[in-house]
Amino acid sequence: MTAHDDQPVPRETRTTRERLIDSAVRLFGQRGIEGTSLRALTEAARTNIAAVNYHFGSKDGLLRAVIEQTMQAVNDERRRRLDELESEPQPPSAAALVRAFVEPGTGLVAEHGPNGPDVARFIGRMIGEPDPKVRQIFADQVDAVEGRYLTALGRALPGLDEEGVRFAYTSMLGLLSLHQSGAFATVEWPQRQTSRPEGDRSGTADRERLIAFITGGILAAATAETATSAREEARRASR
Amino acid sequence: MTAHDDQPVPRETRTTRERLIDSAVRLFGQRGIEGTSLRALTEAARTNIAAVNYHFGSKDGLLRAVIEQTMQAVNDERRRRLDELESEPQPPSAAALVRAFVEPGTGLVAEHGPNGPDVARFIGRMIGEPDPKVRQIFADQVDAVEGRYLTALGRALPGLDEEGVRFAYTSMLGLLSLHQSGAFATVEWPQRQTSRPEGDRSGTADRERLIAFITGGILAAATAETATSAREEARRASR
DNA sequence: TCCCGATTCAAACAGTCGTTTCAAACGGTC
DNA sequence: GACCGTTTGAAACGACTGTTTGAATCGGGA
Repeated sequence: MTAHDDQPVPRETRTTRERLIDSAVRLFGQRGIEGTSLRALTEAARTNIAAVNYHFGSKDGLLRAVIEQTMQAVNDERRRRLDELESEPQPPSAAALVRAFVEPGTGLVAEHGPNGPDVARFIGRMIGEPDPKVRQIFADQVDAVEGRYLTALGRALPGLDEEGVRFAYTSMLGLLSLHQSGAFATVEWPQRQTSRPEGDRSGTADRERLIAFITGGILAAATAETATSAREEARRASR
Repeated sequence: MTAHDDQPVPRETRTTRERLIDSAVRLFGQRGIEGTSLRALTEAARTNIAAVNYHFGSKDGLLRAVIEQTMQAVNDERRRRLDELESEPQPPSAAALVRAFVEPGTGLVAEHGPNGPDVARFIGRMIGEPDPKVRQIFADQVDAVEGRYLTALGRALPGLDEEGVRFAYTSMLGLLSLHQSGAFATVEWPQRQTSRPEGDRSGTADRERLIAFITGGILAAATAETATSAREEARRASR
């Protein structure tokens, strides 16, 4: 259209490699990994099938790159939050730990701009992935921070054995994943309107509701646990 | 071993159709639907590929039969529990509703005997399924009871708008699914020892912990919600 | 202009998928 | 024993999958 200047419309600012990762995040999140063919993916990225093998070696290589890129920011932020909490005199509460875990996840939507929801859904989707190979790639990225959260949670919830702590952490991770993947939207599931018309309604209210739910659940499970074990102990002592 | 009578060893008591459904439950739950080929499935059922098309028409037909068979018992039991709760004078509490929803799910393990864990994991897996076709089949089976639970939950949690109720229900369903699918078992995910050596430890303690978590989460989210809206209302009124 | 590495492209490869086909085997009934 | 509909079996079909190949294209230095 415009005839003389050099960049009237973005022209093609992102490289092929970046476009591939973008399309992979979106399509993997929408249709799953197995459900996304390289042909559909490369077509969406306006390039050729061979570009995947040239830039990433294989479909798995592309997946690994996507996971690493999307998870690094979350992991870094979670580590930073943990450092911050642990630098204070008293050990962090369960509520503070939940917040420090959830907010970096939900923050993805804000960070990644227009396709933030796609990124969030992609990560949410990874967690339920059946394929052990994918699980391994994903676990490699998460394990480091996971250990720190488990010990911190165990310290914040005394009277809860290791399995109980793991249950709490697992539920937190699962609920965050559920929230991010946008699952259960009853009917109009695969594609949803990305634009949220009303202010920060999604960014704040939904997140706070999620944090409140997780925190309340963890505390309730912890007190129920200790109550049960106390009752059993009393029963043992009474005979 | 025994030589004279008519049924010493099961001989081959289950029909081909039943063996196909059994294998489908197990393999779909372990590797996902897309990840399970008809060849692997029919081999596990000690029959031929064509048997699937003969008995069920297609792989989707088999899936539909599996979902219907496994979900019917859960749905019936949930309906019965709801009838029971709604027959009482006062409306049921959120805690009672959670219990009436979760226990039929976890009860699957006990009902289906040896491969109970497989059935539970299969149902848990269905919920996170990306493929819209599968989601539709699954939704057809669940929608009926879902509506009743939503209205009952809304009545038990006044001051929570429809979206809040849906969030509570969704979280409950997701946590139950998470619990049943056995996901997040850190490392040894795809196959786990099915035998639980110590008494009813799994059957009771795990279930109670899950119910406590969900109930606590729902109540916490509800109170936080009303607190937030009350605060906003106060802010609106103050200027 | 020539050349070179980097990148893109169309085409073909081997393998697996779900489905179909048709003949063989089975189990009662006349 | 002959017949029947029902069920099983081996083999092939077409349509996909991820991967590989080799030639075409591009953008800068010599």
